Amino acid sequence: MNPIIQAARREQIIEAAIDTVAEVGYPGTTLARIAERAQTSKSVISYHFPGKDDLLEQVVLQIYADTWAFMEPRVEAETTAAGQLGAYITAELDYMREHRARLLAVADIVANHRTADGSLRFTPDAEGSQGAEGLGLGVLTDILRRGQRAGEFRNFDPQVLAVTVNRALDGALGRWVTEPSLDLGAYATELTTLFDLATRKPQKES
Amino acid sequence: MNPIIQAARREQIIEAAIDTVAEVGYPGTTLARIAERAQTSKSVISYHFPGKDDLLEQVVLQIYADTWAFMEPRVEAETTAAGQLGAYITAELDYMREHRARLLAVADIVANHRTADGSLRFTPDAEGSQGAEGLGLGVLTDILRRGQRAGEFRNFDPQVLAVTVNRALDGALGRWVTEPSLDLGAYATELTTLFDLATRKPQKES
DNA sequence: CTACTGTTAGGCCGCCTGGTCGAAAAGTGA
DNA sequence: TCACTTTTCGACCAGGCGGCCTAACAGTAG
Repeated sequence: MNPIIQAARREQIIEAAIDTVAEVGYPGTTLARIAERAQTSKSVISYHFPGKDDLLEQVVLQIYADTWAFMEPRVEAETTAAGQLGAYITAELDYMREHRARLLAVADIVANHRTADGSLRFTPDAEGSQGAEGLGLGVLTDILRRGQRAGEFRNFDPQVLAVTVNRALDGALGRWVTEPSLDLGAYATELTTLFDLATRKPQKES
Repeated sequence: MNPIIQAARREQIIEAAIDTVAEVGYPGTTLARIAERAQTSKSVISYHFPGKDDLLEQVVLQIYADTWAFMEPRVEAETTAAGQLGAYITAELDYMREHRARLLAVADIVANHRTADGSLRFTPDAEGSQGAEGLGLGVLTDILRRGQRAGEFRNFDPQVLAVTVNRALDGALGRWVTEPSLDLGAYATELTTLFDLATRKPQKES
């Protein structure tokens, strides 16, 4: 009945689930471990969530929303498509620096979570990002398409490039995990110039 | 005693493991399912392999070796670093077209397989690719470094670019899975020009 | 045929999984 | 204080897991 306690508990459990996935990986994530980290019992999780699958889905949706809430103003602040692309890359890496476990968890869940019939529940490499707007491929593809229409960008396949940018950011996360001393700021400028060169229209007639 | 039967059985089991991982994912891969697909019993797997972990490790090592055996001559045939980079991308996508399950399985295992202490057993995003030479980041990094030394490439971080190329190829696989009609040949040329533009030295003094 | 070795099958084990249940606890309003 | 609802707890369940064991099988050499 008390919605405040409800929300707080759910938040606590979600946070525990994030840390668990980030630490032991998707296959090692069990209700018992999540409960232990949240300092409760499995039953509490079962009381607040219909099941493990739903919990992990909530984790993904919340992280998507949080991440995009952080990134959106920085992307929207840019006027050019090239600026938006750079802002997208830098913003995600900035968010990553402060929320390593979140992005680690979301990547792990998205890559592994499946429905009962065996197909992946989240397939972010397709056109429509279901559910959580932003942070799917949709936003990125839109930026790229807009840049092409505006004549800023050369003629590439926007979906290929969107997937590649997303994977590049995942790669940064992966390397950061195995090499914690990695300079994410430098990584951001590396990727920004990389994709700037890859998208920019070759200088010809004005 | 009979090494032919031994090798054949091992091969058969490894193949069944590949298909299983590719179909149901790493968390859904069990000895029972692998045995079922190989039309044997779990005991046979236990007889020929020390355990599930070792089996999956063999899967990764063999696929690494096979893939690189396919790619190496095509990469070595090129003389310029840019040519080698393009050949690397195209060759892996060509291999992918004929061996979808293999690359799917290796990606899944590498991303999820952990040692007893909880750390990832394969961490291909680091400098040294342990065990299997080729197909790690090492070869790619070498190509990029050589291109820089030869003056073909601009001054980027070779490791960042190597990780990005590898992830880009993973992204192609991911999209191909959700969209089987995807034209991998077109994807190859997209990625080749993308990374050509990203690595090429800007034209200035000769 | 016998004796032996390498291989297979299926039942079995302890363990852990996600999830449920009834009862106890904590909170709430009169 | 009381009655009532919401929340927590630990025990418990059926099922699946990786792995093991024993007995039977197939070859082969003598």
